[in-house]
Amino acid sequence: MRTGSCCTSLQSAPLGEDRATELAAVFKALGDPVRLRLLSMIAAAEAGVGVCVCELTPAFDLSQPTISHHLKLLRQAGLVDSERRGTWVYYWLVPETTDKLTALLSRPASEWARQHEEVASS
Amino acid sequence: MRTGSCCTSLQSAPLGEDRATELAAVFKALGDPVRLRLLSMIAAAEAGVGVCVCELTPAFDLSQPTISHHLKLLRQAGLVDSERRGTWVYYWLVPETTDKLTALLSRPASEWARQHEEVASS
DNA sequence: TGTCAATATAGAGGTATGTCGAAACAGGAG
DNA sequence: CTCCTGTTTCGACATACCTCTATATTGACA
Repeated sequence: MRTGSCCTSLQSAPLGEDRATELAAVFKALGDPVRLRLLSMIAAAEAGVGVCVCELTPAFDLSQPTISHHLKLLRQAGLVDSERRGTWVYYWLVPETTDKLTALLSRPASEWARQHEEVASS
Repeated sequence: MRTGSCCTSLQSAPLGEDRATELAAVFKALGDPVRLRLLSMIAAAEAGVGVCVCELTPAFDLSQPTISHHLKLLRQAGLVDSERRGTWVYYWLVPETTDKLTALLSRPASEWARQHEEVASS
């Protein structure tokens, strides 16, 4: 059984400096409760439709510029993208980015099974 | 086809404040290139064996206390655990924690397929 | 017991981050 | 054209974070 795709999965590689920096930037964007909630609200929308900022802002006890700032960080991290439609701005998920993280964090099935053996026998 | 486990997946929930805070803390721990590399080195070891700190420290151009500090943060985030064996301290991965993140970031297969349709048709 | 090697903790300094209010920008409506 | 609403940008402040040096702790060994 293969261990996964070409260039990912945590334990298959020592994870070079450059790639680590790149991935850490994305994780850093997720490392804030407000941004995580924003992302979940955006991800919960129909794919490709997008969520209006005017729906996101009132869900928090934060000023509107603060929400805008967090959305900007999510966009810079490549986790979401946005577009202006008339008066409002809509945000939607970029699943390719979350997929990269999933690929990194997921263990190959063989490793996963082995780990469960180890845990069970301890 | 089921959509996954009981309480996770980004788009299925608005992701309550408490859970967001909890998960954000783990992502924050991953939001540093040094810690990501440390985690990958630890994860690359045989499951249950653990990696000696004495192997991790020389891989970086950082002082020994700095590496120790990062390892502490990884441990506090629940990503790794450690144990002293004689003179040395060994760290190993806690796969349950990375699994939680994977579950959060992974979309249910049905959503995933729908997203690919959307992308393909745009 | 005393010494040495491996890690961890404490404290400090510089930088980044989260938040705000004020102001700028963009579109729609009168 | 002018006003109004939704959104972003700017400047500032408090706090958190990364890194260091110095020191403490832990265990092995003579």
